[in-house]
Amino acid sequence: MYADPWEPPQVLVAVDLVVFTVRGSHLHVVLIERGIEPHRGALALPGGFLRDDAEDLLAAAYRELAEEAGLTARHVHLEQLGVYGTPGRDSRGRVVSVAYLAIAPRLPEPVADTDAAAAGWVPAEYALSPAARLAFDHREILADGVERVRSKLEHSTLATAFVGPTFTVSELQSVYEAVWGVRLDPRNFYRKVQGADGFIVPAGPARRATNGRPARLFRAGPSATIRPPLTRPTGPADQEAHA
Amino acid sequence: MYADPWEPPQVLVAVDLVVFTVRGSHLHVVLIERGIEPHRGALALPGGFLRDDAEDLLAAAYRELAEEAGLTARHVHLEQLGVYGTPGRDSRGRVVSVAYLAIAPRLPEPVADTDAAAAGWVPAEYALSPAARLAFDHREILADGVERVRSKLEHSTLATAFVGPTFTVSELQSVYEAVWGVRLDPRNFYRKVQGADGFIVPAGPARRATNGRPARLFRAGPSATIRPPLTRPTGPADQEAHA
DNA sequence: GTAATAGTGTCTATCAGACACTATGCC
DNA sequence: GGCATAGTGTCTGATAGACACTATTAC
Repeated sequence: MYADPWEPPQVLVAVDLVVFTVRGSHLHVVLIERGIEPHRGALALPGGFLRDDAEDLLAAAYRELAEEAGLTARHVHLEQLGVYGTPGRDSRGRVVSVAYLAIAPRLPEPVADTDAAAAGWVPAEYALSPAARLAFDHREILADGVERVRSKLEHSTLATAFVGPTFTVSELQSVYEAVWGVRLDPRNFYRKVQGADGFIVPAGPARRATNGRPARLFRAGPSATIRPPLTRPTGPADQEAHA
Repeated sequence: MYADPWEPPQVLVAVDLVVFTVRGSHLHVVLIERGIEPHRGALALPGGFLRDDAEDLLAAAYRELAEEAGLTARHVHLEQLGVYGTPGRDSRGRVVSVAYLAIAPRLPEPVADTDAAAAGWVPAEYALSPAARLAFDHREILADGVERVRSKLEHSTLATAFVGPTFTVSELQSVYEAVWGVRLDPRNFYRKVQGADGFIVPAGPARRATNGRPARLFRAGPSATIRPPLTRPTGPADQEAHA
């Protein structure tokens, strides 16, 4: 390995972000309208090239999160999603893009930046529809991100990244319902979540009465995984080959 | 995005492979002994730089699989594992490595190539131990690969990639036992696997009698996922933060 | 009081794990 | 027959989903 006499090719490395949140009862993703070519005017995931040779990939992701999506690192979950490096995916040359999955709590509104004509939360379902016309291969990246987050809700505690530092069980339930696109029984959800060891832990007494009885507050627990997993309601059995 | 006036930095892109198989009753990984600097003489994952600007990442992975691990694409499962791009991880400059996870059936013995002084199947447990002294950040990549394959055995049909085109239930069981490092009850495993829709389908009548009663042969079924999942025996609850 | 949401209890069909038992090969 | 592995049946405790019921707030 690494022994060939020729000089290996140099490529450009970009970082793209799939930033999710739950608004209302739907999963939303940050899209920007591209202000420059290529794909000027099309919708795209926020992202950009590595700033310099010394910048770490994760650091670049945090930087783009702030610059392009207007989100500070506070309380934003970031994890690597995958690499997209098909030749020809970017007309400017060989670009390998490292995609990151970001989960933001409900709160903030993203803001447009220098080269992004506009930035905003778009329903993921719409963003994946043909009507949205995403730039580059961003539709594929987004689809992978949606599948990742749906899957991780089953056996990890990722859902807590969608809510604030403290939250009620029904807030957590609305995350599952939005991401999975299903309705869940509140009573069974409550028991399930309570029974999963280390998923959520009590955080102070109840408050936040809106309509009915005030709900207890919880914080994310120490576990990263849920055992046994929370299974999403069974759709038709899938027939895909493994990728 | 993509709008800054400066020229973004060019980086080298490498592809590294975590190639697993099951031999005897243990998970093995292909390691080579590096024939050149840096890390000459150390053990490393097979891999190498992108050949040219037009080479697809997956194609490069298949090429390295053949060149460095001596495995042809026939029946080898390949999927992306992650990107490793920390500055300084390679002394030759900024190198971003795309790691691929490969699963090979039991059969072949890997062969050394040009720049690899030796290649061979090494027990994964030993390769992860401090005694093995892997080059670069390959220990971390390998650890991620092990965790990935352990996890995917639970809810995907990946285990069938470890065995030949046709296999017996007990062969499949030995894959689970080797990867998870546990013993499973053959009777319950049999029922579980049979009950998972689309996991395995009958392939011809029984044969292959070695000691006792000949076992039926099966092929991999159409499903990519197992519902309900095969849960690995519970160890102590994990306490990691999600990555 | 009514309305609305939070939280608990209970029932039932199903499932995971333990393990007895039968089946079918080799010697 | 003896031995070994393949495959089936059955029992039991736990669990998922359905849903009745109680608790606590706002009005």
